[in-house]
Amino acid sequence: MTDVTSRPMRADGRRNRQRVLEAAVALFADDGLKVPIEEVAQRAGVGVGTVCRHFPTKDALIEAALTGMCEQLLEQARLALTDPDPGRAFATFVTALADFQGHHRALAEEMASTIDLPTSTKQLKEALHESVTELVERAQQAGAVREDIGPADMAMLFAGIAHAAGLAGIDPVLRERYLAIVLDGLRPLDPTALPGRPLSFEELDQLRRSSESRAGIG
Amino acid sequence: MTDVTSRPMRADGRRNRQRVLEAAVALFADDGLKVPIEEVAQRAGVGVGTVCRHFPTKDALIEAALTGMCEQLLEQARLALTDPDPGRAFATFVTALADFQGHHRALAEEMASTIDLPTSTKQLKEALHESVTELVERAQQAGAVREDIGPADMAMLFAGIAHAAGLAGIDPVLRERYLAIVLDGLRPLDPTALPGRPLSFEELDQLRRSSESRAGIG
DNA sequence: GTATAAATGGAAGGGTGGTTCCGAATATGA
DNA sequence: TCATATTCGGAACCACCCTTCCATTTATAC
Repeated sequence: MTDVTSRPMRADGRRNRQRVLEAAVALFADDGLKVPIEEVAQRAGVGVGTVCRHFPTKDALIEAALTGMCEQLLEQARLALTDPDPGRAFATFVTALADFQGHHRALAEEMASTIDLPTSTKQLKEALHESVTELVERAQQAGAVREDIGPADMAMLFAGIAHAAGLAGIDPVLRERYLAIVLDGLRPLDPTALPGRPLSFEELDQLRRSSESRAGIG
Repeated sequence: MTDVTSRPMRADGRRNRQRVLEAAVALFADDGLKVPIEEVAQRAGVGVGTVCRHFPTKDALIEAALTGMCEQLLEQARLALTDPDPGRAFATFVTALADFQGHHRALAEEMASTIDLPTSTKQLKEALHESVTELVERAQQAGAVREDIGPADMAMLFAGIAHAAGLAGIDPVLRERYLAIVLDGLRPLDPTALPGRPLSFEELDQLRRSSESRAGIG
């Protein structure tokens, strides 16, 4: 419950808060979440004290920065949902996600890790989760995505994509190929084209021995 | 060139070095590379001084721990190469890799990041790289893996797999499904089953507008 | 058993980076 | 313009952790 009686923030305070947030977003995007507060302050043209006044802890700053990104992401998910072709909607969103993450290392890191920021981002994430689930389920019903995956898989896949996007950095070619592989892998199963079943190393060893003895040694 | 004239390490020294290394491997596997040296020392039942005597820097300790893992991995790659079925060999190794990484967070972290440890692991990595390349190329020649990927893609894919394996942690079900998706995505392209082309958001917006106006508003 | 060199443990040193604090500067409302 | 509360800056503080150092202990050779 915010104190409604308190007067609005002073103009310079508001302005500086915004500058700090923008600096944080930019630096987090480029260098990840481990940039020192000092650097954020410097980029924003303020002192560390000012940063810590507006965001009392570093986590608070990170959360604020990520919230903005999640909002954009949610928007994109909802936009994608307006596509009448569910398969295409799904592919569009996943592509956008990868692209987005390629340019926002911080987001990639956060999605890719298991840290969950507490409190305020929570409902945002829930909304995002909901939209994504809908994208997936629609695509599955339309026969565009394999049936055997669920939300948990999507989370992991997205984390993987996030991570790969972060690794591929600016190189869109690699990122697109990774995406293509994952998207292809997500297509409905084609029972006529089964890949070789992986062997256990015991089986393989056995196989190797027999082929060696067949070849002879002398 | 090691100084051959120097007498062999004292027995207790050798023993402690080994204990430290084992402690490090175990802790890195469970908690990642950021565990404090202090903890490693404690687990090994020695003082920090002893750890730092055997591994003068933390990087040295990390490197020593990872080297062992890479050796195992290389062994698995070479073993897989003995499989006469190239597609299956590939799948076997990738599966083993994911499995391995699921139990070795440190390895996952290292492969998943861009840190490259200097010096001694280098040739090991080269050997590993060579074997993997061979696995991939053979599988491609056998028509079991799509043609449009190269070593750089494999590195990224493996990093993604590593990462996902780390996330999925102990849960083998999720890990296996992720793996299945990636492996399916790596199969040769089936031109008859193209997924919907992702749309740009401009295109999508246009589409949405037209469908809205078609539906009417009042 | 003794001498000697190696190994040990943990306290001290040093660097990094987040958080707190307060005198100085500044916006706001009268 | 003036009074006042808010905000600013950055030095000081603190916590964490890697590394170094040395007095003490212990293995090994004779």
